[in-house]
Amino acid sequence: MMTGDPTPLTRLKNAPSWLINQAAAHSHRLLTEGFGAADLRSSHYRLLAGLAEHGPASQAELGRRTGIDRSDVVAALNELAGKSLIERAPDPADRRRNVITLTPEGRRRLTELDGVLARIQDDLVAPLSPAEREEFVRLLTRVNDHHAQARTPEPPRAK
Amino acid sequence: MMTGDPTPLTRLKNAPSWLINQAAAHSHRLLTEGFGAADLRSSHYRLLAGLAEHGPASQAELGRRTGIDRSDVVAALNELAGKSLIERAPDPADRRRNVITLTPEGRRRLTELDGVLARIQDDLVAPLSPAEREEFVRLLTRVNDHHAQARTPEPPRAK
DNA sequence: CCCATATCAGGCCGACTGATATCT
DNA sequence: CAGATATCAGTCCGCCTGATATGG
Repeated sequence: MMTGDPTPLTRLKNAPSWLINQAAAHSHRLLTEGFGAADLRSSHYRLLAGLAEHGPASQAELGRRTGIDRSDVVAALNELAGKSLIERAPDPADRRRNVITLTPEGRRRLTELDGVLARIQDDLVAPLSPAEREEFVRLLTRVNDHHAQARTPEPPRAK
Repeated sequence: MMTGDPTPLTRLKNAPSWLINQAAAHSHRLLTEGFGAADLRSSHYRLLAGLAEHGPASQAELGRRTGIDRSDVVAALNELAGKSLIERAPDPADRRRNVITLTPEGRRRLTELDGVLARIQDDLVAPLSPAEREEFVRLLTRVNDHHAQARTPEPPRAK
């Protein structure tokens, strides 16, 4: 049970790790509420967006595009298929694969969700001026790139 | 199973919610590794810090200080007690309570962990200049305060 | 009686791992 | 045979709820 809002711990109140985590919690709440109102979750949005942006794909490929774990992709796609937002069809060229395609309804739905997401972003950084929002994004990007790179020593050289 | 590092999704790559979440993931990894090397987790650190900064307390109070759920406080304190970093004693003045106290060993350990945390922060914002780090903290704080406040309409007026 | 406290049991979510079975 | 792929089963963590027992 939550207690309201925590922690005037002086050791933490200016620690980036703590602040980022708090921000992530707020962000997560906004995403859950926002997409929840559309009876979906943000991972569904990412999958739909991945399909829209790079075309039909296998489930594995889709997981890579969206950073969603292969195990979780299965379940999320089941849900999306249940809502007729995507279609799964065996790949005639490679029968191991399911090729996932966005349905027209899925594409329509994605457009709605783009709006939902935009509103969430606005809400999230509401207290920042436009210039500050840019700076915020810039700083976050730099931090993330640093660690992403640190975690990917040698990309396996071509495909 | 992770796939490396994801998502050149153009819809997301500049979305604060996404960037914050990525940053939180990196942060979480650093915290887990850092405190893991000391055979603890960051919640243990928060509990120890809460005790050091505001003195002995009941478990409920400690949960409030640190933003850790009351259910999880119990388990974490069990672990800390197992390592003799804290002591639980029934409060003679109020027998519902356990008063939690930092042991000398706990206090010593906390000092070590302060160092661990400092190194983690440094690592986390490594790519930012000192001025940028300040700005980063400032922006995060502003965002967090905004949402924390939005979530706490009326503090219950005195105690 | 009402409230706070401590605890237990457990749900839910997101991130993840390992083991298969199937196909190229 | 060595892959990649799709799926299932299941772990772990953090965050949370509800119920209960006890005491103020």
